[in-house]
Amino acid sequence: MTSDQATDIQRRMYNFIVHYMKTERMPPTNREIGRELQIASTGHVDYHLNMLEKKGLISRQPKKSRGIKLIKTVTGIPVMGSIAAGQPLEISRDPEQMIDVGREMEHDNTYALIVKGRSMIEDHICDGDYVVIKPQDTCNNGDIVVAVHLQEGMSGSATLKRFFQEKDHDRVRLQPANSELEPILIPRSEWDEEWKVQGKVVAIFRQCRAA
Amino acid sequence: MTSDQATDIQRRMYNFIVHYMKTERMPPTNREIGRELQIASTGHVDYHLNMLEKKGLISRQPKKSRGIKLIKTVTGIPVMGSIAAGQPLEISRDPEQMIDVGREMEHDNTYALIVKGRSMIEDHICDGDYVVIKPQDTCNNGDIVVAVHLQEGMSGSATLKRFFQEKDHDRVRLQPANSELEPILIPRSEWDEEWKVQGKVVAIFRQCRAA
DNA sequence: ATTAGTTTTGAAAGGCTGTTCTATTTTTGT
DNA sequence: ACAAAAATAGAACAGCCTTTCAAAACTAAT
Repeated sequence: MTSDQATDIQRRMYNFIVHYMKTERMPPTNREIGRELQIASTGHVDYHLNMLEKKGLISRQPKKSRGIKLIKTVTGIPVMGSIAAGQPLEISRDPEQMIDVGREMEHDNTYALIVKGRSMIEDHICDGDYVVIKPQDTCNNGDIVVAVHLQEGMSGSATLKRFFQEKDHDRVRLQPANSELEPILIPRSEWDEEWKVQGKVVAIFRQCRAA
Repeated sequence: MTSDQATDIQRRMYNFIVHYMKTERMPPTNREIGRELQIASTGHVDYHLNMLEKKGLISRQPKKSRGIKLIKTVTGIPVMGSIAAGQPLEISRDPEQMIDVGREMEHDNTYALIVKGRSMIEDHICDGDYVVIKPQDTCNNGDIVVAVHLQEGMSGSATLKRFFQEKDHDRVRLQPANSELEPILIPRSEWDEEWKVQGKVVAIFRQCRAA
């Protein structure tokens, strides 16, 4: 039995526990779980909690009120893959890795990407750094953004660049922070059709590996 | 009534709640609090919890088991001040700011400092970055460390540098990551007497200000 | 259709928990 | 020394909570 084989109700139960713990900062009681999932019997909740424990998703502390602990870390934001200038963005649906970046940033669908290469090195974003992305359609001039190139038949490739709207040239410039690399210039007409802003970098996190 | 005027037992009670929540990931029950602080009566615990609520340190959810919430954020690590190459390190005893950097780093007495200036710019550590410091006496060659210069009558000034032990010259070199700045060279004999390593940088965190 | 396994209900037992009340002791300020 | 305020103990209550049990409903496979 693995965690994959969780019933629909068990998955909903687990999700509720995660959500409850995030908002309430304590685990829910069996009754609260039952109320949420419209389960009539507390024994029934107990039954599925035992299933979740057997499947390795939670651990239980017998006799203790709210005696539920999550096995996996669910704080922080998901690391959705890696990104490099020009190369496609790999996104995993169910990211196994999570990273804590402070509660203020845990809004909405904020996520993290691992930077590959030195394309943003002059902005002091290094290979291996985590960039925290806040999803949004629009951005200001000079923001570091994840820009997606929409291509027929493909899910689109993404790149990390600084965004500049050049009114005098009637185009958008996606500028890498590396003088060896060229900016991408997109005529205003093609923007919005072939490109869009996926999100904006709000923080950078670097772990120093042990020497 | 402010949080400053907390009795000794109330302070211990609050500290226990904080500690319990960190380790157990849920608030303690009144009885668990009483057991820890050797309070015989649950009514007595209730009394002091009300005091703590009145003093603005916690909030209580009536009738709910473990119905305690902390008002201040206590996750993450404390920001103990700021540091710049050559300039003294300001350390506040009771840091008001906290920063989340992931639970793996919340060990021991790990803390954060705010970097001032561009002395480590070539290592891509910028003005305003947070550096996460893990306290330790020793370090390896090439580690970025907080080095403290012990001075008579002063609490000592600290600086952020790369550490190199130069065996052939029989000295220690504290190297800034800025070619405009000179390294500090300390004869082996003076090291350990006038200098010590306070801790080592294990992570860097940068918040991108909104444009 | 039958059977085995799983899911759901209802009820009840017994321990835990927050709360309240009264009385007693200790501390504090005058 | 005295009075007021704060701290502590003990007991008791009602509601909450987990756990258990027996029985019923449902599902899937044969």
